Parts: sequence; C-alpha cells; structure tokens
Amino acid sequence: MLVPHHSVLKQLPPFARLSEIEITEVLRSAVPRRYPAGSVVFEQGAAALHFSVLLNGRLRVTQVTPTGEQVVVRIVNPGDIFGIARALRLHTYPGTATAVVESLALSWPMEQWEPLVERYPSFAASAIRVIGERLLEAQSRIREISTEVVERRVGHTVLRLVQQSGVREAEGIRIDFPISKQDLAEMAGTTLHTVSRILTAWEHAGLVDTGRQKLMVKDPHRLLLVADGIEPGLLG
Amino acid sequence: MLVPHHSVLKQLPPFARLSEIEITEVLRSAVPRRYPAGSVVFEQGAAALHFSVLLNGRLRVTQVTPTGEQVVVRIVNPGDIFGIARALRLHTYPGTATAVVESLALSWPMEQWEPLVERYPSFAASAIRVIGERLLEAQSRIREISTEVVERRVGHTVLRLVQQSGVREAEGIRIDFPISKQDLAEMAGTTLHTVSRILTAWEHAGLVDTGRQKLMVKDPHRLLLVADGIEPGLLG
DNA sequence: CGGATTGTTGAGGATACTCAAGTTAGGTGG
DNA sequence: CCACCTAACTTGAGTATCCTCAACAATCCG
Repeated sequence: MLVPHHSVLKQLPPFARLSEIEITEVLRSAVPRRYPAGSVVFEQGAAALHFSVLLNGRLRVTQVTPTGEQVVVRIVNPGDIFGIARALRLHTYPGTATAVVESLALSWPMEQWEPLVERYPSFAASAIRVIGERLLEAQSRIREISTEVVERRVGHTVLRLVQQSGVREAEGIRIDFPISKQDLAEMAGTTLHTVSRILTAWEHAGLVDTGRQKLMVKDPHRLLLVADGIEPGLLG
Repeated sequence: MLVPHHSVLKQLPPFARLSEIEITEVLRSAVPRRYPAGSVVFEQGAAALHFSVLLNGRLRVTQVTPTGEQVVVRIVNPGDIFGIARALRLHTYPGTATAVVESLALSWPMEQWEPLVERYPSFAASAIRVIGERLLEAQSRIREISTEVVERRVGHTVLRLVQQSGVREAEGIRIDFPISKQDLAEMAGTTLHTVSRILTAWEHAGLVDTGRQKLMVKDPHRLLLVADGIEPGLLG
C-alpha cells in the first residue's frame, strides 16, 4: 500500500504548522492501515499500541458497561485523531472502535506520542483543542441526557450527526454512513424502540427521511425547533 | 496579599518539571485571588479573561440550559487547573464557577496560555492529561446516566466525590465541603426529591450519614456493590 | 430463496418525576 | 441569646414518560 503524500497530512490541523522536512520525519514512523467495513480497529481493554489519524471512512467508538449495555461514545470522521489512550496515561483502550464503512487510517506506534507532543508545540496545542472539543461535546450530552425528554435528546443527537457527518443533497442533509436506530439509541441514551417511534413521527411530519441504516434530515430548521423545545414534540 | 512561594507551584503536576528560574518567570504574570464562600469566580458566557489553578478551597462549576435547568459539570479541587476556555478556542466561559467555601486561586491572563503551552512541553503534556481525565470522567457519566437506574447513578456520583474530595475519618469518609442534595441531583441527572429518598434509605441501611449539606460514606465497599448493581437497591 | 439483521408497532407496567405540604436546621438581627 | 426567616430537606400521592416484552414486517446479503 502506498504511503500517503505529504499534502494529505499537511491538510490536517495537528500537522498543518509543520515544515515539509518535519512532515517527512513524522511520516517515517507512520503506517497506513485499511479496515474493511465491520472490522474492529481496536478493542476495549486491549493494550493501547497505536494512535492514528483517520484518512477516510468512519469509525464508531463504543463502550460496554460491566453489565453488558453498550454506549456509542462518538463517531470518528476523516481528519480526526483517534486511539490516543496514551495521552490520558492509559495503557489500554477505553473503548472499542469499529469501521462502519471501509476505512483508511494512518497509524503510529504509541511511543511516538510523547516525542510528537514534546517536539512540536503546535501538535500539542492541536491535541489539546481536539480533546477539549470532545470534552465540550461530552458535557453537552450530559446536559441533554440529564435535563431533556427523549424526543429532544434524539433531536440533538441527530443534529450533531448532521453537523459532523452531514452532506448537503437536493432534498436535505444526508448522514453519509450507515447508522442504525440502535446506534442512535445508544447515542441518545434511550432504546431502539423509542427512536423508531420518534423517527416515524418525524417522518410523517416531513422532518426526516429514514430507512434501514439510512437517515436524511429534510427540515433541519424545524428539527432544531423541536430539539430546543420551542416547537412541541411530534409524538402521538 | 502574599504571592505564593515557588514550592507551592512546584507541587502541581503542570509545573513540576519546570526549573526554579522558569517557575519564577511563570509566577511573574500570576495574580493570587481570594473568593469568599458563595462568590462567583467566573460566569457562563462572560469573556474568558483568566485561567487559574486552585490553591485551596472548592469550586462548583455549573451550566444552565437554555430552558433554565442547571447541571453541575464538576467540582474543582485544590491543585486543579480551571477556566482554560482558551485551550478550546472559546472566547467565553462555557460554565459558571462558584466558590462553595472560601477559596484561593492563582490566576493568569488568558493570553499567557499559548506561550505556556508552546514554551513548556511538560506543561502542554500535563494539560492534555488533565483535559483527558475530564473527558474520561464525562464519558463515564454519560454511560451511567444512559444505562443505569437512578439509585446506581447516585451511588456512582457519591463514590466519585469520595475519590476526589473525600477525607478519611473515624466513622468513614467525609466529603469535606458543603454539598446539597440539589447538587447531587444535578450531578446524577435526577431530582432533589429522588436523591433525598435514596440517601434516606442508605442511611437506614448504615451506608451513609447525611445532614444539611453534609455527606459521609460509612460503608464505601457496600455502596460500591449497590452502585455496580451487584447488591440490590435499598429503596422501599 | 432463505436466513439474519434491522426496524415497526402495540400493550402493559415500573420507574422516577411533578406537585404539594410540611419539617428541620442554620444563620441573622434584634 | 433567643426569635425569626430562609434555605435545605423530607415525605406522600398521583401520574406521565418511557421502558420492557412481544410479535411481526421489511430489507439486505449471500
């Protein structure tokens, strides 16, 4: 497999401020990896041996509780850093990453983390920002799950997907990777049944278009009104 | 007011690997600030002008939702960095910090953040770790709120307080700052009424001792069993 | 075409919330 | 130091929300 060209890395914020020579240097210890759809990228509890950047595709990161319930922690989009357990002084991955579509990542041995952070201040600053954004997102989710009724929670979950993984199309904004009702439920802190009922109601109201692992938001503005509780819910 | 001595800063991880001279330099732009119990340290939405380290006391960081409900984001303990909005490229504070007891902090102008991160790689690494720990904690809360019944959620909330702010005493572990049932509710994603009922049940079972803004865990081990769902709940 | 995965829909019921009323504790000021 | 006032807490009753359980339908894939 071809080692990615400098220009690919140069696009990504963590590496944007590095020189050509530095990027060459950084790329020396990187290995590209391909993950077929459905394959496991790393597993919760396994030794954290690599950190990576997703070049294309999508990953779904999940955690399972001791009692077996699953929670979707986040979706990894192209350009995102992932698997940085070492930055948190963890020796094992806190979650499981699965490729939802065929994906390509650039992967470094975990020992390279400290040198990168120490040598390239702009890399460190970018890492702080990335983790900080995830923290803000996590706190939003906590706020939502704690204070909002299910329908609004699902609304915010869908809107977050729209922002992070939506592509504009003729009839609306499509979530451009396969996502099941179960996934949505595990993101919103509810059950697949409740998500199904809510999306059906929204579909009748013309807010969304859904199908098996498909989701398109036709009226983001009105969905926002529902999610923010300005417009009443659409459940029977 | 007295400017803190080097040795105070030297104890804190973010500064531990700096030399005497560097610490002197860093202290030059720092200002100590005193906050009376109940006073507001910074307010959600206000311009983020300072970041700080808590020297002693406790802060409670909250967020209010657009609809007015409040959520407790975290408790700031001595030694913690707080108010680092700038690291996340925010220009305003995402939450409100209130001193729950008289507190003392060391405070830097926000413009000092970038120089510190760029100049002292060990400071950057420490910042990454601190934010990462908060992220892990936030994800634990999401997992708990999403999957656990209230009693277990409250259990985990109390246990987290024990770990972060508990002091060992003769009869158990005391949370050593004033914490109301309302606070606990806003941490666990429930109501003050439910927290009250649960704590009363636990008190009868000898797990805890509660009072007005007081909380002591007498049997942490058994509380853990309840929180983890190994032992059945104690609610009537 | 058949099996498996994903999704739909209904009925019933438990959990935890809301609403309400009262109690206790602590701080404040006279 | 006591009386008062407020904030914190307790407890009960009724009920809404959303979960669980169940059966079935649709879609995809080999």
